[in-house]
Amino acid sequence: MPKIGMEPVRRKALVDAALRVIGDQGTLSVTMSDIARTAGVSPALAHHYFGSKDQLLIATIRSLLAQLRDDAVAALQAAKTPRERLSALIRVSFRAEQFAPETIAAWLAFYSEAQRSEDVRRLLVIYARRLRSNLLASLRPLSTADDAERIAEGAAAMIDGLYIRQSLKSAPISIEASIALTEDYVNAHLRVGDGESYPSP
Amino acid sequence: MPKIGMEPVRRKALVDAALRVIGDQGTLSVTMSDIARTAGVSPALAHHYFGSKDQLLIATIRSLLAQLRDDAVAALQAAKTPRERLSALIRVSFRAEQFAPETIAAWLAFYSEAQRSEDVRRLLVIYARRLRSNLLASLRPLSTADDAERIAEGAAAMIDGLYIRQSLKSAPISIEASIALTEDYVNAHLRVGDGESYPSP
DNA sequence: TTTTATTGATTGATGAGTCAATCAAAAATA
DNA sequence: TATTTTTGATTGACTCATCAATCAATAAAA
Repeated sequence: MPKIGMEPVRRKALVDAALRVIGDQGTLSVTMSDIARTAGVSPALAHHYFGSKDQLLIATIRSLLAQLRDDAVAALQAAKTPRERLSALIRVSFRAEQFAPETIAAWLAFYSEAQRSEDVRRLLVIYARRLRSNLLASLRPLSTADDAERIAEGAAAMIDGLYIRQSLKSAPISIEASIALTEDYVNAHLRVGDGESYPSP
Repeated sequence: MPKIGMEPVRRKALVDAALRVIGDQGTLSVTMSDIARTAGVSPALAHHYFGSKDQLLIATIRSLLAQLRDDAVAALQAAKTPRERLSALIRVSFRAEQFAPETIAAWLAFYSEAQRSEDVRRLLVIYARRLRSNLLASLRPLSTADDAERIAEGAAAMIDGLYIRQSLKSAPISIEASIALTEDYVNAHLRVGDGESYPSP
């Protein structure tokens, strides 16, 4: 069995497994055994490569964040105008995989963990800041600086809120409806803030 | 010591203690010992009255929900017009105590638990439904049925989103700013939806 | 042979839940 | 009223299960 150069392979497998198990169980209180079993290795090996459960968890969040960032970068590059970039950001936030119940459950678990772990908190703050600054950059050419701040804040809140509401799975909103709600929000506020006048229909 | 009629007193003390400990530690993974100590009794007594940790947790969420409902009822009674009731609902959601870090941490923990426990999920769904239907009732006299649904959905999401964003404690938004953002949202949409025409300033 | 990969077995800590025993108020009885 | 019985309140001590972390041993490359 022991082939050389297994470390990166195993690390990735364990991180992916961790995300899956956390998503399935909806908590960070999963056992190293669960994760290792899902990754197809022994619990001891997980400790060997990550040192501790905490480290593995941190690596898992990092990986989720990195993926999100890459998605955003790709989406932003494809968009040309500020307004298009704005829509791209909204769409990325509601990507199908992000909307999967397991992904939402995992995010929720991370948010909860952030109340205890400074490391986790710091990582999530990075996500929040990035979303905010991305939105802001797209909004600034479209409105006053003040309005841009407000709209970015509101849009970010709405995105996170639609997200968390999915987690209860009662009257789940579709991806399209979520996008539409957020788009409506920015549209309405860009219109209102636009030179203090309301365009006629 | 043993006076008669201690049961309701102890139950309340334990539920209150549970909420405090959960809020402080930001997780439901608190020990019965922690809770019991905070309530000033032995862990065995907590089991005696609640049977299991789960039961105590359920009772705790129930208590939080009941308090929230009472607040909403009181606020709604004080408001006369639909528009006033709408603002009252928004204000209640951002009440100072609801905005306290420990309360937010507790809510987050409950949401996370809802991924695992059907009982907890059911309770949180009740909260979500209530907020939605309260918003809807206030919105219906103010717009078309379709718009009312949309705005209620959006406002609820924004409220929850502003809430969860507080939990990261980076760039915390003030209560007033949160209320203002939500009010702006409903204002903008009530305006736009109002007979398909945009009023001039 | 040295290094890397891998695991089974073990340990130590923690925490939920149980239980038998104690204590004191209240109710019943003398 | 005084004494006994009953019952609710309460806990210390214990059990049992779980889990993170460790380690010594094995196997296969290099």
